[in-house]
Amino acid sequence: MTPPLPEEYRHPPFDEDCAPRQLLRLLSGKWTTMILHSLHLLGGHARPTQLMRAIPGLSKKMMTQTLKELEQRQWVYRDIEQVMPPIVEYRLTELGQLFVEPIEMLYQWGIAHSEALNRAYSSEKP
Amino acid sequence: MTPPLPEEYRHPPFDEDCAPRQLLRLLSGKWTTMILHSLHLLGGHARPTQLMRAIPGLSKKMMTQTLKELEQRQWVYRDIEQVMPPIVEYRLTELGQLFVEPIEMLYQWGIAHSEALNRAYSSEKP
DNA sequence: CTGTATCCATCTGGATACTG
DNA sequence: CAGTATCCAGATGGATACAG
Repeated sequence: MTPPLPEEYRHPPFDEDCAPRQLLRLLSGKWTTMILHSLHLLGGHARPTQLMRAIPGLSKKMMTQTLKELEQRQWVYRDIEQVMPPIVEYRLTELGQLFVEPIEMLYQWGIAHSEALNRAYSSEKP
Repeated sequence: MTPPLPEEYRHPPFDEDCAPRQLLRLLSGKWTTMILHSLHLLGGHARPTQLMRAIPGLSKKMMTQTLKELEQRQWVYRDIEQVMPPIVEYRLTELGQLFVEPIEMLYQWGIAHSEALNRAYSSEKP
């Protein structure tokens, strides 16, 4: 009769590259989730100026940089009409829409627990 | 007959301090979610050495620092027995258990979509 | 309107050595 | 075993000015 494994060994340790860690990395940018969430709310597509207006505090630089990353991941598609001035629109891809799922879960939880969050927030500030 | 508001104005903008943003800030540390998730898996309490073994890559410094933050937020309670060497145990508080919820949601989503995450990961590395 | 290029302050977190 | 103190490199991101 072997004794049961210590509790801590019943679950595999967190591999450096395990799925949850990857997810956290992918969502870790300061503006990543907000941009994706906004695109989602705006029907899956938006123009840069629209995003700037929708997300207070977002700078042009960080928006461009974040969107470029998302484009490389193929989470968004950049639709450009080469006129002057150019007309650009960013669209969530199918892959992007997939990763919007966990983001929306987070946002909804946050809204549902805004009271606890506000308490946490006020005691953090000082 | 007033025309409908443009899509982007149907939803309130993201206030700097809106609940979802606060949640993201609270979970943003590199090790925060992993430590909370581990505490949860380990039954809500663990000793420092246990956590170090459970989370590859975590340094003593970052563990201590993160746990101290969590203690200040009252997400964990530090139980210390003043002997030599000291016996310390960290326990999730009720508040901490509340915030474990969204973390577990994220982790579960990550595990369920590990295939997509691995694809995303391999194309990021280069 | 959209995107680029610099410059620069700050934050993050890892390595190491040391104390009780 | 648990925690602290330094030091330091690299990432992060904001401000500003410029270009197509």
